[in-house]
Amino acid sequence: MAAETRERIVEAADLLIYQHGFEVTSFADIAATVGISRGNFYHHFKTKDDILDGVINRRLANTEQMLDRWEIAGSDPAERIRSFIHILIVNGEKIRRYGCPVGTLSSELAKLNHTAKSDAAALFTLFRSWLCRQFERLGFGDKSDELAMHILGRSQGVATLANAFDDDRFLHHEVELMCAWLDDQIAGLANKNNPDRE
Amino acid sequence: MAAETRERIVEAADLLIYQHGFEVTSFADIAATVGISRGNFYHHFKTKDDILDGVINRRLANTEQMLDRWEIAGSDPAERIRSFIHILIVNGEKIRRYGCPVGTLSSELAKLNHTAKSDAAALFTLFRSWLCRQFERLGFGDKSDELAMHILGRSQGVATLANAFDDDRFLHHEVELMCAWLDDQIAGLANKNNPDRE
DNA sequence: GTCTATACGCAGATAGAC
DNA sequence: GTCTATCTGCGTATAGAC
Repeated sequence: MAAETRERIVEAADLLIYQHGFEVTSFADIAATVGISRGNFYHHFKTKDDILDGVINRRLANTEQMLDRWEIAGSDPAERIRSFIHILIVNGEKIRRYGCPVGTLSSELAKLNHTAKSDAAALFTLFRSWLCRQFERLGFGDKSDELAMHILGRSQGVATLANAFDDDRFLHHEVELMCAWLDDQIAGLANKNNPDRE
Repeated sequence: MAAETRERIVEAADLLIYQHGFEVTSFADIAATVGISRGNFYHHFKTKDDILDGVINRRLANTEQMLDRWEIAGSDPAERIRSFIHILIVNGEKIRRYGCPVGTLSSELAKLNHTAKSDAAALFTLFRSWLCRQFERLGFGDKSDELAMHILGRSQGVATLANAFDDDRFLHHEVELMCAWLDDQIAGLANKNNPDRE
């Protein structure tokens, strides 16, 4: 039961922090969502920062699970990368409302000069390393990390603008562009390895 | 003198909001920076939201001035667009610390469900329209707005990741990619209008 | 483990002297 | 116009009963 309440707190905090930001989310907000008293909180977490820690760890675990699923579901690296690109559409509604959970948390913690900023960056690193691995398998070698960062950045920009303008068409169009970019990269690589045509 | 103090308040608030966020920045912080008492505040602004209004208007005016300068300094539209791309480098240090002032404010206000969110989006629109105009002059016609949004999004993504990873090399590399993308777009357009070579 | 009661500080905001 | 003093509410955090 103890662990269960703890889980419910972290889950509620995760959602509230995503929707409204870390600083703005208060114990009272979380308590009201979970349905417990504020006092009860401190039996599970010493400080607010502890809750943030719990939330980030939860996100890390969930992200790893998602990447594992993509790893299994995708028949080849290119398809797996397309899985990544398409979360922009899958989570489109939330993104248009609240932005990307990773990017917005990272930005807020940077401004707060919060010690957990590096933990939030670890969330990005999870995606980055996974993407890098996919590009390596496609044969991009040393360029793989650059390509991973490129597509990670593209998706961040799309999320920010889709949120600012609440623009679904833009989001879809940019997803198409990112997929086209991926195809171009792969075609360019094939040309390089087998240059019978200029 | 009255107007002068008001200006100093808005200027200080602008910087503090950029560095630490809107919600976190308190009257006490701003007052301490400007060197006035908290009480004096309310002679110039009725509420905290009024200060935010002042800050956004200040940013709008400053941005317009910057775009005008680029308009004059750039000899052709492509060079002007490159001026836009290069703010990522010019403001690189600040961006790595605090992110993009426009994107991070917009994201925060979205999460706060703040009425001024649309005003912050107007800052994006300023860049968007200006970029769109440059692409139109280059002859991109109906595609101009899409291209403007694309490059605006790219720069947002670069800012977010450069901030998250505090990575200057990534920032520079992506600026090069954006410039190369621009050249490709222009070359593609020329090819389309004059297809003597496939 | 969960609750109520409470401490303490700082937030935004107001009143009124100078 | 600028100040000090003060109000009120909410934030995190603690103490201790059940």
